[in-house]
Amino acid sequence: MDFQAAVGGSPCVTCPLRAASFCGALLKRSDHSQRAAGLRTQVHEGAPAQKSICRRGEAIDNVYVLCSGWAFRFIRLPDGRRQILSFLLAGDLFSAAMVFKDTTHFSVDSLTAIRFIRFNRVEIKRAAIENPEVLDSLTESCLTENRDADELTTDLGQRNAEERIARMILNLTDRLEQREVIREHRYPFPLRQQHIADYAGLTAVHVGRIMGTFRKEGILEVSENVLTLKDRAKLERIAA
Amino acid sequence: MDFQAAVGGSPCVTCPLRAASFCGALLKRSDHSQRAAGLRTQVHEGAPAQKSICRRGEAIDNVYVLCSGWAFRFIRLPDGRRQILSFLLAGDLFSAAMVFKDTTHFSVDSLTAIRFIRFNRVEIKRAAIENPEVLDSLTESCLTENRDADELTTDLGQRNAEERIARMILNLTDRLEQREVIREHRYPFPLRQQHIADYAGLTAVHVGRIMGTFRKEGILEVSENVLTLKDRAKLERIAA
DNA sequence: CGTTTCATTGACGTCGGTCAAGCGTCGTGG
DNA sequence: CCACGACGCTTGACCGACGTCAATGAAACG
Repeated sequence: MDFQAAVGGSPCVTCPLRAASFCGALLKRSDHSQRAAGLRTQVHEGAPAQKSICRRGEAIDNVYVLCSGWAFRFIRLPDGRRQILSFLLAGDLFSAAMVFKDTTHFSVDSLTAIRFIRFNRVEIKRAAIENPEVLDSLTESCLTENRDADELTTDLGQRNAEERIARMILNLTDRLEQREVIREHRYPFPLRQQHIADYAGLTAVHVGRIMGTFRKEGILEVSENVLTLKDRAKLERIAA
Repeated sequence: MDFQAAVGGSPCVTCPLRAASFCGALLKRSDHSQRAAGLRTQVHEGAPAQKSICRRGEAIDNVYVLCSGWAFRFIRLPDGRRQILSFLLAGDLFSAAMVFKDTTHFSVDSLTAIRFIRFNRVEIKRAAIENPEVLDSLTESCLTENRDADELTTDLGQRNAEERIARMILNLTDRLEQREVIREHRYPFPLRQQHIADYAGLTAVHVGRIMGTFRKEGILEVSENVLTLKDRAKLERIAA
């Protein structure tokens, strides 16, 4: 296991931060302007797949931004049930809440092997106060999180299994398109059916059934951790 | 209909803003310090029950704070389904999103007759930048909204009908307790079963059944728009 | 090569939805 | 004063979407 050696403490060379997110304002800057903004203590790190990155209620004084790989935010209930709140892709700030509070109401696990940056919370906070551009992108993040959460709430409260899964896949597809990782309607898809189930409020078995019908109807296919979207129009019609 | 005359343009005399919310920092100030913060154009208004206060996607340059009565935030789907995202009580900022964007992703309807204040968005925004106390309470609101949305998501995704309704009622009870409007475990409860249903992702009929079992088990009772909480411990056990 | 993980499928069970009837409480108007 | 309809709550019969349990097989892995 020389994973730690491979992705351990070495700096992140190519952060694929093309997304117009929090990082747009913060990380596309040169090292010089980052330092000018008072962001001296970035720490670049890596983690293997299926690892807990941070846990609900634990005090941390870092703000996390994902550089590569997939992760997800979730809440676990005492009896083991798990609600996945969002999937995190390269360039995503884990949550704007991390900038303003030292504990979070959610946990984050890696899905694939990931690389991420930790900023010092206090420094980011100061940078936000001193630099309107940073504050803007931060409030933007926060508002987007709010809107996304309200939309997921609506999906879970009002839509059936087909609609929820269709919308989840379209959501991921759109976000990956912005990151330019889609080739020929195919993209890496590391989710197990259990992840989809925990996001959509279903069981893995039922997710399997729905994915089966999608496959039979020539809408999409998942194999070898790659999703092929064959008929986006039909999927959009289902998502309504 | 002299409603307009009764609650029309006259200023709000007793804003019951004891909640530690956005208003804590903003509205408990004296008129003088509000003016000092640049908040010249507050408009106090009223609306009868069941009225649309603002609509998804419409441009508005005001920030709304509820002074009295009940309202709710919701998203309506094209086919008429409605997801209620939150209930608004006296002292609540409709949403922090209103401060930073001129359109919202949700609509707001009054539930009872209400009174509310409109602030000028640009002025609030400026006040937030100039006054750290205001900015703090604003980010606090935003984070609370985020956490509440994630918790509702978890309720809808992972919990059954009984649990959802129990948690909704406990949530409302706690918030009304902070506002000191509860007397002898009784408080005004203007919700129809359809509202509860649209919040909890259920049908009104099924909500009626659950409320029936709660009544038969001596947990709570609703009549004449008043809720009587008879056995909070039992309700908490159901909410798990 | 055993072991584990995951997707698939079938049989069956249940939670919550649908449809519909009955009933009490309003508010309105004759 | 009563008649009327609108509205909301309750209840029952029935149905369907989704969950549960279990078996099978393919792929991943040490």
